[in-house]
Amino acid sequence: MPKIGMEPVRRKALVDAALKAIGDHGSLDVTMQEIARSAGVSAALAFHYFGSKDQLLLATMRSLLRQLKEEAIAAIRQAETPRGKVSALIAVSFGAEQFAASTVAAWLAFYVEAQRSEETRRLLTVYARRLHSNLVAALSPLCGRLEAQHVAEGAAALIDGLYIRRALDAARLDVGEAAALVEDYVTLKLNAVKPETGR
Amino acid sequence: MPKIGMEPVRRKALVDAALKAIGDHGSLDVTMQEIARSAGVSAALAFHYFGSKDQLLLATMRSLLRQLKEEAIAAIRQAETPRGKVSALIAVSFGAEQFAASTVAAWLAFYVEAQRSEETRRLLTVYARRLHSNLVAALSPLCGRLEAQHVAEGAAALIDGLYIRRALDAARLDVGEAAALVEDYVTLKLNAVKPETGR
DNA sequence: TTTTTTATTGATTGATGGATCAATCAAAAT
DNA sequence: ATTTTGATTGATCCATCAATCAATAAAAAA
Repeated sequence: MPKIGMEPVRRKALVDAALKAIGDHGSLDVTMQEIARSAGVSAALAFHYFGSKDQLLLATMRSLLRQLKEEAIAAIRQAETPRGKVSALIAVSFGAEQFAASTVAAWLAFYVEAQRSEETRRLLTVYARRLHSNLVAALSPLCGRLEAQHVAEGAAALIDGLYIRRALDAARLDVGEAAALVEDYVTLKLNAVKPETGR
Repeated sequence: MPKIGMEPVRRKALVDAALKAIGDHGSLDVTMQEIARSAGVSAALAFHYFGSKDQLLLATMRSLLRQLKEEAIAAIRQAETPRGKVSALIAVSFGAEQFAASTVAAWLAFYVEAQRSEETRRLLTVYARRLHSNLVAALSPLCGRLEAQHVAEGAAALIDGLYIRRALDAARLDVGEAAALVEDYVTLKLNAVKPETGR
């Protein structure tokens, strides 16, 4: 059985399995046993490749962030107008995968972990900053840099808040509804400054 | 030592100690040992009065919710105008105690627990519904019931989102700034419907 | 062919922590 | 004075789980 070049394959399988387990449980209270089993290998192999549970969890988080980053880049590229870029960023946050109940639950669990783990906190901060600067970049041409900072702040908070509500009761919060709420906020703020630039 | 009528005293001490421990750790990963020690009793006594760790944690949550409820009631009573009531509700959410880093961390931890514990989820849902209905009640005279529902939805999400940002980096998010952001949202929404009713 | 390297796991360890229990002590009731 | 009840804890049990390790097997290199 032992074929060569298994490392990247196993790493990916383990990271994916970890994400699934975390999503299912809705917390980081998952055993290496469960993760490894789900990836089709022994727990010992997970330790062999990642060294510790913490490292596997961090790798899982990085994977989630990388995916989000790539989606954001693609979304921005496709949009033509600044206003379109803003909508694209919002759409990514509420995309099918990102807004899936299990993904949202995983995010929440990582936020709690951030209270304890320096590196987790750092990664989450990076994500927050990226979303913010992406929003500001798209908003600035519409209302000036200063106002863009404020609108971005509000939009980001709104997105995070809707994630929480999603985590609490996935059934009651519609995806489209959530996205519309943020869109409405942005439109409203833009109209307040430059009435002709809005929707 | 064994004086009679200790039960309520111990219960309160344990609940307070649990809240403190959870806030300090930023998660529910606290031992009964630590909680009991902080309350000045043995771990065995904590089990004697609460039966299990889960029950102690639920009692802790109920305590937090009761406090929030009372603050909200008092705030609404003191305010004269509907608009004032809305502001009062927002102010409560960002009150010194509620918005303290450790309290926010505890809330976050409970949200994660809600993925696993039915009763925790129920309690959080009750809280969410109460905030919502309080907001709607205050907003309805200003913009009609239907619009009030929407504004309340947005305001609640905004509050939750600002809590998360607070949890991630308590230093960078000012309390006044957070409250102002929500106020601004409400004012903006009200102006959009009935321009003469706003700030 | 022999040696080395990579892949892999079962078995084991060590620590942690929730939960139980028997025993103690003092106040209150009889 | 004796019994009962509430308060309290140290010691202990038991399950879980992260982490380690020695052993095995096959591919690749020498």
